[in-house]
Amino acid sequence: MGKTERHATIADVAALSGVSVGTASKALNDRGSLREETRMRVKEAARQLNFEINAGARSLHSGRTYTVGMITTDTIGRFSIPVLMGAEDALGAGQMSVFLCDGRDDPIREQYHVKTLLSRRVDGIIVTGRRTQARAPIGSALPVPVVYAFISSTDPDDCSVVPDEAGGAHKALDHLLAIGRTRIAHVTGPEHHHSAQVRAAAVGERLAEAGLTPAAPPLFGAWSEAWGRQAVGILLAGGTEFDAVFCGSDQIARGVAEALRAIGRRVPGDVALVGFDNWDVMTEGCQPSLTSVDMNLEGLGRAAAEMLLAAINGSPSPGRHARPCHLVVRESTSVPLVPSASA
Amino acid sequence: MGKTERHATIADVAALSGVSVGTASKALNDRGSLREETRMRVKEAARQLNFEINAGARSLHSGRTYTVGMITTDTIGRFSIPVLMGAEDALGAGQMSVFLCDGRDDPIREQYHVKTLLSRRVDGIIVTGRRTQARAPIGSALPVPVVYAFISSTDPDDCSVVPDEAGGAHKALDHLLAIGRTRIAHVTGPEHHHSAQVRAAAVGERLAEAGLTPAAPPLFGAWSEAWGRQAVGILLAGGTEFDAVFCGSDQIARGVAEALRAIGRRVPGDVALVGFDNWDVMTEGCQPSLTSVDMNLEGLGRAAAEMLLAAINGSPSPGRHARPCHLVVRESTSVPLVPSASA
DNA sequence: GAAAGTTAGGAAAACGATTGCCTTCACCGT
DNA sequence: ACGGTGAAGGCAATCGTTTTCCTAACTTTC
Repeated sequence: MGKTERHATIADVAALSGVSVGTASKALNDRGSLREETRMRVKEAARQLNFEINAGARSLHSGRTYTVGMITTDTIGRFSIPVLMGAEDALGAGQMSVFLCDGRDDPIREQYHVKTLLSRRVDGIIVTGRRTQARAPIGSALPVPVVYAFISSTDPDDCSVVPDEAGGAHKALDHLLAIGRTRIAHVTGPEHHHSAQVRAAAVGERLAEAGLTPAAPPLFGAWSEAWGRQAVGILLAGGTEFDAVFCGSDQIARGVAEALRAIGRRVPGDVALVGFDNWDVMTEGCQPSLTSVDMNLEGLGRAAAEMLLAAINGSPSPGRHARPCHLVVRESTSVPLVPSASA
Repeated sequence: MGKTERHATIADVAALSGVSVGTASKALNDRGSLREETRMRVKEAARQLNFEINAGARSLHSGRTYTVGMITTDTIGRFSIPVLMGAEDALGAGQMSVFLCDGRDDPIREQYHVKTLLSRRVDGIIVTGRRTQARAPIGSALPVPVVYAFISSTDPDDCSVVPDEAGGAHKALDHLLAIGRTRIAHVTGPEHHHSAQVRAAAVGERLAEAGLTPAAPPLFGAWSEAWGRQAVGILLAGGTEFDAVFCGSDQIARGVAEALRAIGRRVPGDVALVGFDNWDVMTEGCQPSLTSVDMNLEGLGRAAAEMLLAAINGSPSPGRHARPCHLVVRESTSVPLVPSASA
């Protein structure tokens, strides 16, 4: 692996090229007035010595570190990854590096991370997490801007970028209505879970607006395939008639799909199915492939990062910013309507 | 969000507590000889000013940044996350912060990241990636230690920490043999994929050692459920008799499980099934739940981080370090053997 | 050929913290 | 009264870079 050669300093470069440190600095940064020949000589020396500028020393002078912290409130998971990647992408374009901190749902650990980040003089902080529920701010009057992504802050003056989950649910419903479904059930996650609440409420709203009543009251359970399978049993046991199920997650939807297949109801022929999250593993693994609501988490992360950059440059965008979801239509809703029964 | 109060410096603290900067530094670091009263006064002033030490300035003096870089060669994914988390965990315990860099399979981008990290004077670098195949080193004679995790370096002198995939496959086979299966098929990923090759070779080995021949030659395909489903069709079409399938991934295994169920073969009664990766979403979603090989990626990440820390402290561990996989037994292999047919 | 203007590059003061050395002072024993 | 001893804390160099002056040497120009 090497572990050779110590880091060259600008003084080494200056010495090798026979100029003063100040001049070397100017040469490398294309600043000041120097002969072209000198500039090249210095640059060549730098190249030769493998000179990499000491960013820490530079920051000392400029006050900027071109570094941001990213804190996940809970563990890094399926939802934080795309957010994180989107942010990393947008920040990388702005030459910024990212400190990744995993909060592990532990407030002490989180505060420790905040302190560390401040100590490292990050230019800003992005906070993200597994669920969209608002959370207490990570600190008050912090010396750097903070943007909450996916998750949001309870302080309305904080900048939060969140998916418009209700809007996403509306789109799912509109789609189901458009393909002629009228007996629509909703199977989702735990009742206390913010996303489950929001989406269920949105479903109720849209159905009411369409002059319909739900096929059944929303079924709250777990975010799992097992619950999806179980929920079908509950619907059947209750004698509910339904020609569509909108699920709070793709995993639930997949469970529903399997249970329906097991009892011989065809998807989408008899029952149209829509999931939420647009998680490829589920939408593709599901038979038939699953129509789903996409929260565009990567775009959300990118947007959050861009807002952070703007805030760092003096133009904060306080408040809660909801970003639209979109529907990705696949086989599970591909049939407009089937009269009765056909192969 | 605040964006208030500029950062206090040690000079502010010194001024507020009426001592010199040097003394303030000693007080805060419990160094030098100071009256207890003075020490407390300084610490109180620091608290009052929300003083957070400027880590960059400190590093300037100490030469250590307590920072490491983590580069994913490809995109951050299902395999890099646990590695990353394990590493973050181990490094956090050593007070180190992690720079996350996403290589996106782009060598240029990767080299840019290496440069940036060196410029930020990281104490070390961890390289990881989606696949276990060896890759070219990220640089030669770098001034800091590098550890490859999951992925490995083609340079045998580099330190690489990898899962013992062959060993994992052996464990899967041993388990299947132990529950009395003798007609074992292997369905796995693309033939050119390193993991697929290694695991398939290991299967062949173990079967030979047991004096058995494979139920069929290894079936190479994609890392998907669809391929798993399709593979069952191929086995049947070929007239292959088999009482167990060992799959190269949990996704493939799940596809196999579904296809078997569709044609009425019971798992594990008629066919025992073992996956690879121990990915909860698949092992739990699968019916029945799936026995799988766990590469313990988080532990691997932790181990890599510990080796990096050791290397930073002057005790490198060059070479390739294979870490054992272990088998997690679930329902898909829970029945020792079923004579013929029963509910 | 001298005054003025340009140019190239050097010297040194930051930036924020650490640390080795030095000074000051109090206290001690003789 | 005086030197010795320790403790407390100040001073200044240092880390690597940037940037603001400043100086010396050329060019112009009349």
